[in-house]
Amino acid sequence: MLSKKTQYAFHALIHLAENVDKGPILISEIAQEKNISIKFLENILLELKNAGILGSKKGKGGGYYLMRPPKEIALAKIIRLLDGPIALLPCVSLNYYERCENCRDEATCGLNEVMGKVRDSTLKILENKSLKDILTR
Amino acid sequence: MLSKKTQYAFHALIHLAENVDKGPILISEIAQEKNISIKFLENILLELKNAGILGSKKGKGGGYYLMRPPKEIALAKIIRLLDGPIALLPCVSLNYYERCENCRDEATCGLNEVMGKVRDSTLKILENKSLKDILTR
DNA sequence: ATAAATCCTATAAAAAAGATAGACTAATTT
DNA sequence: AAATTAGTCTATCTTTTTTATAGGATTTAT
Repeated sequence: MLSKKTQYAFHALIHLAENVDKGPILISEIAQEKNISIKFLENILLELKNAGILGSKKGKGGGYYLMRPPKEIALAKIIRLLDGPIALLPCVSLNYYERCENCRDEATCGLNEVMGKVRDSTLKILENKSLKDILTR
Repeated sequence: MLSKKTQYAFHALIHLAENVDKGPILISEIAQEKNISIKFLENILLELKNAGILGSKKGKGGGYYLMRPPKEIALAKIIRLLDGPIALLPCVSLNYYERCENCRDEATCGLNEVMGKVRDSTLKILENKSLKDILTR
């Protein structure tokens, strides 16, 4: 399961995407609208900003905004940033690979093979679906 | 990511499946073979037993064994038993559903829709692949 | 009886997740 | 220039989950 952090990030990004025309959006507005602890959300938005996904403006009229059009922000990127690996096992992770310590040889391990397929089918969706694809219909 | 518990369970089940002809297998043998803490593994095997996946025999000549042929044990079942939900969000989980508290309406939530697709593609593999499919090639 | 093995429950230690606090910086308004 | 607004940064705290261990109870074979 995705952590609350990642779930909140998605909902916040959705709100930002649905209000791109309104300039910078307040943290407090997102928190209220999406029912998220404001202080926790603060940290999340900051992390998204430091990763280049969001921009911000201080002072009156300030807030957060998307740095790119929603269509260009892949869901996989958000998950990896806040939650880490998408794969079910370290030994099949593309971005956070770790050797398996319980099997003799990954090349002949059937678990490795199947979990690799799960990873592929998941990534096929998450790499190709963007923020634009998860907006309210 | 799958928890260590679930990862260990898979490796233990693989060992049991690869030695079905040898009668009951000792916890200690599995632990040594797969490099798993024996006491931790004990708990895991017990849980698999209580779920009806494994059988056991006490005393000399005892140990654990599979209750069904490897082909009939779906990977999804093991994961759900030890790790809980397979879905990435509670609101798209078939077995552990919980209402989303951050969106207005799941029926129009785009995140819900996409994550439902991820769940489907993952389950298509994990429900149809069995213990037999993850044995060493 | 004895030894071998699982059964069971409790607890502890470590790590991760979730949440909060408060002082600081920057931009805007008056 | 002062006051206000809003994000920045870092630290800490609490709770939950994960991982692991301990030890006595029970069952079975010899």
